[in-house]
Amino acid sequence: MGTAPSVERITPRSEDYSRWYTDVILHARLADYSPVKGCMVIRPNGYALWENMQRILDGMFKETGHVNAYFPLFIPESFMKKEAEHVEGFAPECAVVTHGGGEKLEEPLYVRPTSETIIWSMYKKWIMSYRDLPILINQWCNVVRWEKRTRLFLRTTEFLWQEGHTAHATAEEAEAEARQMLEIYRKFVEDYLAIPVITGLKTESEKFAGAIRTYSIEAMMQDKKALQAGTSHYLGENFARAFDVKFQDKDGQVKYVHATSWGVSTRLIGALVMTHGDDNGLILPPRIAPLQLVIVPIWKETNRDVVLPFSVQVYQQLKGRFTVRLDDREQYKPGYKFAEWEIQGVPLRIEIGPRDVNNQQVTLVRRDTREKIPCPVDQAVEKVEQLLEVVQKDLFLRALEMRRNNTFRIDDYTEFKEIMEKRGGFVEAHWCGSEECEARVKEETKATIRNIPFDRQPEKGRCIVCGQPSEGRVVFARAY
RNA sequence: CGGGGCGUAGCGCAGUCUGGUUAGCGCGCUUGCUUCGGGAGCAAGAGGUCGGGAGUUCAAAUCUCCCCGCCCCGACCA
Repeated sequence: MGTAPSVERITPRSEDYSRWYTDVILHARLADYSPVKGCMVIRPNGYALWENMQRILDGMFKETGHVNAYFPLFIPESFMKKEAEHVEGFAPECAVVTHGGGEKLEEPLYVRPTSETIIWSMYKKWIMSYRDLPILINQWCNVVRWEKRTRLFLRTTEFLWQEGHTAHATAEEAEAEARQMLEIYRKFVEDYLAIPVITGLKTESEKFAGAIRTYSIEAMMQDKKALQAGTSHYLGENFARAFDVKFQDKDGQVKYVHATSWGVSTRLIGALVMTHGDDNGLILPPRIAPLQLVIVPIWKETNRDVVLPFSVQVYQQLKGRFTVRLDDREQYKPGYKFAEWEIQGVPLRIEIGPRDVNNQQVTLVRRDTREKIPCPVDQAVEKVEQLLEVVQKDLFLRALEMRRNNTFRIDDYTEFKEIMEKRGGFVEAHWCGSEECEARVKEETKATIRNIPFDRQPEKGRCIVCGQPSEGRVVFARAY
């Protein structure tokens, strides 16, 4: 009974979901706890996932005209204080540097929790005329938010993300930008991460500190809790006014610039784990998996000379078309290797033993269903390609079905509370639009309004709390 | 910031209540041989400031005090 560190027992989801989550991340070697409280080390397996996300998203940003830049980690305290709501929202969770070079600083420097302020201080220098607009800048960086309670990937003191900051001549254009970026996030998360999301508008109390409107994509995890997977904000003139960023328009008028910002973070890795993983470990969608398939040869001393060359030949066929590895390590038996690759979520495995060689075939094994599929060796490339697509699609459909089975349309508050208490999930209910009702629901059920879906049907109803008229349903859930 | 738990070999733990030989077990690691279609077997090895400090005692992993760290659960948040 071998139990290498990577293949120890994972706590089953039914026993302790939160423990399971941590176990999967540790055993799949995505991350490890660091010597610094609340921080984590992203290990090569986790970082490779992030690199894939970066590559794909970055391509999508570039296609829509965005360019990358880099702004400083440190932000003068006075900048942070310029936008009233922004200060209030972020001040409590900021790390502040008071000393440098052995001396007390004249002005403390905030470690960025987000970069609106320092970026807009620069935009002031760069924007004079409507001809300077729009500015479409993105940066990939780390940010620090001093959270009271941290969880690997979901909420750590320091995390990696991308933040887009754009400047526009008109409100309409900025609004369109914010919506466009949210749509890019939706497409990326659904098409690549195979995680279905609900796109919509955040309520006043849930929006970003300093925004006019915040949009989000919301996903359901396997424990039926919601996870905000990405956000996009229309910031209006708030930061332009705070930093005095004006331009002269075509009509000769001097106007304030309209802003947006938008971001996704390494939290997406947590979403991936909690959407697709099972009791055997991680399950990665093929389109984001750093390693799409692994070949495990199965030999005895007597037939090693037959199995291994055959495996190498299969490997040669596949490499270049897929990310593939031949696991010819001597010190582990096949069963051990199967378990290890499963924990790490590799979508497809190819087993090649003496029987396969005799039949000129390979045995394909899906990670998600663990189904074994024999395939003639000369059709391996096509079959692998096809299976990877099927797995990608099936993961999305399974997650979608999970969400459908746990989404309820409720019109009675007692029933609402019972669902939140007893089984969890998303509840679509009418809401009058008042912060009081929203706060009461949160107080009594711990559920918040995740967002007001873009695609909701107009429907006359009554607020589930106060009975006042409502024009449509919003999505309630307990959230991470 | 409140509540709970933990800190003994790389990892997981026992030993602590009731102080007493060279501080144990499982896994992993090293070497050798045999194995290999779902987490291999045998043999021989290496590996320890018992989280830190102070105290009590003939004697402390064990009792007392202080400190540090981490994890989990609640109020705030990508």
